[in-house]
Amino acid sequence: MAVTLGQVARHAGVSLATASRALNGSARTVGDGLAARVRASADELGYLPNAPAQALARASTATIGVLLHDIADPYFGALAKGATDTAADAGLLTMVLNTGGDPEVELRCIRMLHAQRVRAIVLAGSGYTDPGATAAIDAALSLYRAEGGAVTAVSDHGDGYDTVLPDNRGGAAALTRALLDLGYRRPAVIAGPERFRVSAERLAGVADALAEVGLTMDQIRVEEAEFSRAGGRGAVGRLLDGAAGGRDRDQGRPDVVLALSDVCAVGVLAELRKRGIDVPGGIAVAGFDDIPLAADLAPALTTVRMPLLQMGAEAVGLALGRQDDGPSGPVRTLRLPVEPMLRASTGTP
Amino acid sequence: MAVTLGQVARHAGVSLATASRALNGSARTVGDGLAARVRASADELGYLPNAPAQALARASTATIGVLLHDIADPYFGALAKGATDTAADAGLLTMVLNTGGDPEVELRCIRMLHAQRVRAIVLAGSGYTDPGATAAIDAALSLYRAEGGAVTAVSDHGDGYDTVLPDNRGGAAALTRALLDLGYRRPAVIAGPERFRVSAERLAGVADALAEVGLTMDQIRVEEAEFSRAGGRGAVGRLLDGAAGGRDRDQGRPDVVLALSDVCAVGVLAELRKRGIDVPGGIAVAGFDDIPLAADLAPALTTVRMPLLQMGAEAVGLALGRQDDGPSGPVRTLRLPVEPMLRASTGTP
DNA sequence: CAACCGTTGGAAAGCGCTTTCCAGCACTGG
DNA sequence: CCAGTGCTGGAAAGCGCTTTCCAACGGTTG
Repeated sequence: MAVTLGQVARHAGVSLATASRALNGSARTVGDGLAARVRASADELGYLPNAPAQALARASTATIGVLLHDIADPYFGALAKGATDTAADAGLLTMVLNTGGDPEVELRCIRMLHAQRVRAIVLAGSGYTDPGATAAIDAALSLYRAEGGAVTAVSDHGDGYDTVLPDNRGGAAALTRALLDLGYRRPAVIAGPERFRVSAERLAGVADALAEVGLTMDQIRVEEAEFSRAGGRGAVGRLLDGAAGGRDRDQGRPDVVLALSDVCAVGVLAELRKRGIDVPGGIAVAGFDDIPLAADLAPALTTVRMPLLQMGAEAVGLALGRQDDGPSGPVRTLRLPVEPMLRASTGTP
Repeated sequence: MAVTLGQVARHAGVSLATASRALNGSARTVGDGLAARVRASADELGYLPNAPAQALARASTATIGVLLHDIADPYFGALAKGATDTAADAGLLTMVLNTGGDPEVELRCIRMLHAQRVRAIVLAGSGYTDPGATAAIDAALSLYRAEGGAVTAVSDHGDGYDTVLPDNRGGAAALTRALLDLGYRRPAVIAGPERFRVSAERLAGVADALAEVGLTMDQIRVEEAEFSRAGGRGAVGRLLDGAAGGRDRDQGRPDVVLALSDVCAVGVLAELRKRGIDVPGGIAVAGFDDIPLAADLAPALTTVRMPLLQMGAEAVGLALGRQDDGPSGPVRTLRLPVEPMLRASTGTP
């Protein structure tokens, strides 16, 4: 059915080899006249190379894979945008796979991408605390790398991987410091799920800043929540209900809720609105990530700006660099600064 | 480097054919004993099938392609989520390509996906008013379909394509009607770019509803804006500046701005906030799409709910159905109802 | 018991391309 | 004038699979 290179070659009256060299790029060059004739034939017949066949013959595809929790999540959406655009600029196609943050699914996805012989795999939001999950994934990845695949991680996935590393800990510390400077003294934290490393990193940053004013994590409430709107709603609910039970209502109630991801913070805002608690008057709220709509929420969300597009782009960049360097080059870590953004949800400074 | 089927076959002491049949699914069955031996060898050696080679031999891949404007846009993000998850459930991988809404880019993307021999192409936000652009794209698509590819569109892309068709026109009419019912009488519209068909559909819906109360489109201001926050900001700026120039400030100023996409509405809200105009007190605002965060904006955005996840999922479903039906089956159009969501940005009803 | 089945395993022919290797050619320089 | 040199084009050998064929075999049937 499809037009093959062979048909183009016959139509142009040249050999298969010549047609291949003329059309699909090769070290060898083809005489001008012949090349033009081949191209003309290809156009006339509407030839489109068969990418799987090329991949087989070349032992290399023009695709990369991106693993993330959920493409509809604005955090990962921005990351994916940066990655896909950079890949497209390099002439590569991108397969996007949702893992739902489940290491088992991630493992299966890695195997699929390996089977596809993608050139590179970008891991976003990988990095689990469970050693078993990590081990299985690392094993699959090292098989993949042994065959020439490049792997890069966005945020820490472990040593040995080229990594784009936003300063989660430093950012959390800076944000916390800023909140303390604003006068908040009874912070509560909504942390990400313990199974993700990034949760601990951000929590550590909060602890760093608290320590500077003589506070410890024991003295504040920490609730865990999934990285989702619903997770944030539930967590702040537990926070408030727990607080109300304990002692005097205003005493136990935090004066600022620090949600360590913006999507959670969105849920926090929604729940507080539903309960009729003013933000920031009653309780202030801060998030983390600076997803695109953070500044447009009600009220505008104080958060930590992550350079999401850049992170996605650099992750692909690192992978492409690895292709050139070969697998034995030094592991690269690209540290990216982050910046607290103070907005209305924590009151005007 | 990589473990091949041949190695597995040798290790298990069977032929290539048997190994293939045992491992990678086939009409033919293999004796239980042999099959087990082959699977054991495959596990032991860590065999992963070479997908490009399979694709070549089978003349069919396990991938689909999704074309959209911008994966970071929440509208397309949700669509993509529905599509990728449905594809994954069917054992398919998804390539996501950003076209930026540019027909030229879209054309190149279609060719790339065709070259990849993806099973299906989902077009989201395609559908241009420029006949030239449409013709080129249709030509590329019909070549693709001639070789067995399935194409489905989300929103109208033209006849002859399986289509998931949300009721853009009806939704716009229903929303407009609702605004009129709330008492708004000087609506202004921020329409999408004329080059997209969907813009005209939604505009037509607005006209439908206006006609019911004896208004025509001539009597209201319509500004065009890109589907983006910046587009919305600019458009509402032009709207207000133009209005102020003409006549009495409150006379010329609209009482409600109907942005025909939520991302534009976000920009509208931002610009009005910056100008110190209260929403909905000074001017009410409505959007379209009901992107995930629409209800969390400041103020919560009145809009038209589109079943985005479902749309993405159904689009893939239609494509898979087409695979089974063959190219000559009847063209399917799946009409999906939409629903106005009245929220704070247009005042409490 | 011979002719005939339905099964199951293997040999081998591709799938559409890339890339080695070789042949032919027109030039150089000694 | 001929061996040597650089190019260019073509023949053919794969790349790792799937899938026809074909052969062998145990089991029916008349």
